[in-house]
Amino acid sequence: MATQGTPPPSPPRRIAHLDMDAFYASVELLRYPQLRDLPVVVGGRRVAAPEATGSPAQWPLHAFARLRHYTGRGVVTTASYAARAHGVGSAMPLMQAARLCPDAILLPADFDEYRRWSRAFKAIAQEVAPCMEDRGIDEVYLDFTHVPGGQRDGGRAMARLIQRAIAEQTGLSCSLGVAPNKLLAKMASDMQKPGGITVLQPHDLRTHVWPMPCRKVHGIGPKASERLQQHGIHTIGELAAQPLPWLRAEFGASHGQWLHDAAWGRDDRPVQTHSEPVSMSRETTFEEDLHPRHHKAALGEHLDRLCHQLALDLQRKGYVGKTIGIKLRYRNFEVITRDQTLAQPVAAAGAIRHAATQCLRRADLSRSLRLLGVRVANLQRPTDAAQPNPNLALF
DNA sequence: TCTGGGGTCCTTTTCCTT
DNA sequence: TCTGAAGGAAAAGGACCC
Repeated sequence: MATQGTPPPSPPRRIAHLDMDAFYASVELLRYPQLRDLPVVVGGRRVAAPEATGSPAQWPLHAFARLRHYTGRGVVTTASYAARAHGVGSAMPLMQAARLCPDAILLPADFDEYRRWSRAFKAIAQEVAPCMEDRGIDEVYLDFTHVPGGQRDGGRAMARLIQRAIAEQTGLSCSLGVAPNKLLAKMASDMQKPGGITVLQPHDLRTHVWPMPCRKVHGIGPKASERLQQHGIHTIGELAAQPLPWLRAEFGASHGQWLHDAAWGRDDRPVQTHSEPVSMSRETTFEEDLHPRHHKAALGEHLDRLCHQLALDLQRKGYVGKTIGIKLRYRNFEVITRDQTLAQPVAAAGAIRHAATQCLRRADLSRSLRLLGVRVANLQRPTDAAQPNPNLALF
């Protein structure tokens, strides 16, 4: 029956952001229960293997490598909360972390294992709230809006349900934020870590969001934060107080508008349940810097290996790509990229290497390199692609 | 003091064509 | 043949995220 009145009001959006707590380190603590409550740092490349045999869970503490013995390059991937108490944090150089907490246990990252646990916690969350957006290995957005019970207590009841299910079925801890949109949900999930649930309502903006530093906004990084501070803008509230025309003039129309919207908690992006990859890449930092002229063979081997890995990645995931690129990081950390778009998409290691070599010819090869990377972009499904070029298929 | 690897997205610059 | 404008695509760089 047609009604003459207004349609029934749609329920308020309840968007949740779920963030696993110290994900990699927590997975390692489940594998090695004897490390519980000890400072554990995940990272580094060639960590000495534990000098023990038998079931890893039975290894004595002394069998694990200590951070103080680490000598290579690299940064901390994740630190357990016990390690964070010593000031160790993600992205910190391992040598610096070693000074802060020399006795920390150092474990190599095992991404295959983390991906297994990642799939597990996502499946549990999705069973409760099917509308899920994958945001990387340790976080997701969920849309509770139309899930039965999703509106109860502002979304808190459903968040608690998911948090408890993940804890019971995996032993892992997570934090959730529920808000009217993704921007606020993301901020909310970070407010009470670890193990917290934070529900933000529109009227909480002034009291809970505006006092926070601008850097807490997802999308305001160190550079934007620094620029804002130069204008005396330190908190999200101070950002919200800036006139829109000034922001647009100062930061560009698009970015200025976005800063203004973000400060006012406005964000209407939907929870995206599907996405296609844009590019795939492989890169490696050398143990010691390599000079293109003096270490030609070694660089060639690195390039070969990267191209082969990339070809395997593409084939495993079922993609071909038209644009091939390289990335070089020089000793002074300067980064350059060169890329080339081919007539036909490719996925074979030989074809990637051929194009990458062409790109290398256009780069400055008179200086020592710290890192070499290879990238394939412009990805397509092979069925979408034009008929493969038989000449390229030979590689 | 030393700074990883895998991504996305945006802006600016360069190059090509008309 | 030269020149410049305009527009689009590709290339390059940079900020940001996990």
